[in-house]
Amino acid sequence: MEEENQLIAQRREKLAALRAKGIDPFPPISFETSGSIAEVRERFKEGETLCAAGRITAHRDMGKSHFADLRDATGRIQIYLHAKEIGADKIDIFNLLDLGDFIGVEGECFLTKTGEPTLKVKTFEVLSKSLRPLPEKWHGLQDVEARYRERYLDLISNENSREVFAKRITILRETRRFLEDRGFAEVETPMLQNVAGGAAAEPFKTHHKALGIDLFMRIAPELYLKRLLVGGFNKVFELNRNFRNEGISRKHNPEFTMLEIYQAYSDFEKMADLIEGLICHLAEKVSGGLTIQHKDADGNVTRTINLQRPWRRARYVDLVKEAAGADWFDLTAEQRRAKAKSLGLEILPQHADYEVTQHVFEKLVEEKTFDPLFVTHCPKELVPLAKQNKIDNSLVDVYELIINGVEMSPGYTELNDPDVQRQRLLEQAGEETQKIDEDFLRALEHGMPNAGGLGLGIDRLTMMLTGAESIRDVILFPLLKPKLS
RNA sequence: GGGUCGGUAGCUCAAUGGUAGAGCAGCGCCCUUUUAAGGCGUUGGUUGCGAGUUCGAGUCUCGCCCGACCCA
Repeated sequence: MEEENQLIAQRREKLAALRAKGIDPFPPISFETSGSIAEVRERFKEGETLCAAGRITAHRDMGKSHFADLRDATGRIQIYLHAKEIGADKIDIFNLLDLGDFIGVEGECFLTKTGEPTLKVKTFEVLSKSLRPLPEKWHGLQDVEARYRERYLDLISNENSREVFAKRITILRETRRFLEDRGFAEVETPMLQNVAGGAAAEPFKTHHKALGIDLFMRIAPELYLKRLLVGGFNKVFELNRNFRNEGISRKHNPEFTMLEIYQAYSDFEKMADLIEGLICHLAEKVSGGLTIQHKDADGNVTRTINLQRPWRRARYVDLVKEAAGADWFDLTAEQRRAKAKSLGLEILPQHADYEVTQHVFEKLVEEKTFDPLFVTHCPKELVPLAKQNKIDNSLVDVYELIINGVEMSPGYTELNDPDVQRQRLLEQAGEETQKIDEDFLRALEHGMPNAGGLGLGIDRLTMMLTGAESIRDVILFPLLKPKLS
């Protein structure tokens, strides 16, 4: 056991004192409440008796009168204790409690002279003792590292953090509701895969002992969802975790939540309609409207995102021309390099010509676009797994949805020609032919219906809807290096 | 991987190279409607870890750990 400080020692002394009085600090009982604390507040009516349970988060001792705050994730309610109501013995027990302890109370609703709804406690039960002190009541937990490592303390003491995660819960629930209402079936496909396909990313490697084989954590569910299209499921989605063994940043966590949707007989434009409808639905549910305001710590609006439909749709080449000049594609490759540098971009010798253009796109279009923008008809080099455009073979039929300065959702007219697919995967794999999912190609050879597909990064969407600046602020337990004393 | 910034009491934060402090929390006493309750008193420190410079290091130097932001 670690060395105890004074505060913990004092709490342990109270723990022992409770036991000496015959009180079990961790009793094996259930406590019947009148609902969550928010619900108790809703049902509050002077003279009524209600039961509530929660953590004691404040104590104002007036001598013979005690006021305390009882809190759960839904809210706070004041309780009032007096020996006249509950007896001196119960007051003695109450005096052995600390901020952070859980109790259940039964009390009569009354308003104090300042109008505060309060439960006048008739009886209470100790439900659980807390042995460590809570963060400070007024400033909460400010230390960024502590907020991630000890998220429970962040949730207890920071209202804003609770709100962000409540919104994330709403996003997940409403995404499922929206898609189920439209006839999509939620499916679960393997997270442990023999070949980590469906995206270009470094996978996590693991090992199955009994089978004696290496496996990979999935980087995308795509190739399995397409197998389901082959198998006759026409409208499916999966909403779950992907894992990528890459760097950590403000926009990247090694495990992140992705929605993928596939719809037979659809195409990228219909998928764009679908994602537009979904995100607007989520904004209504989470933010109460289609105008999203991001605010700083002082409450000043730092960014406003307008999700009013219809969302702009523009071709990749047109957006690049807007940013870099109408003659951009008439220049020679060398002239493009020079122009990109004159626009303040860092261009390295190893960048291919299409990468120079992509750099212009990322820095001058994507990072400056906050209202929704569907970028369509991208060059095929950028999106090797989508279907080529039937009029212009150098383009693919895809959209890339930009909101809040980041890629939020890609949508494809899915490639279903098994020979073309094989060729593309071979090109992508290069020497590493073990990266080709032969079982997937075999499935395609049985015939996959033409289809539209899309992905949606739930973490980035949550950032957009909550105004979070870092992906770590929308993931309950983001990955951090271990820190052991 | 590089750069910048940060790590001091349980929490939030101070501290020209010169005795490590405050507020909250805690502990004791007072107070029968308080609400960041109030009043009086008081405990609490491996200043992230380890070296070095110095009469003297939270502060300066070097290395390491963890985190934030920017860049690759």
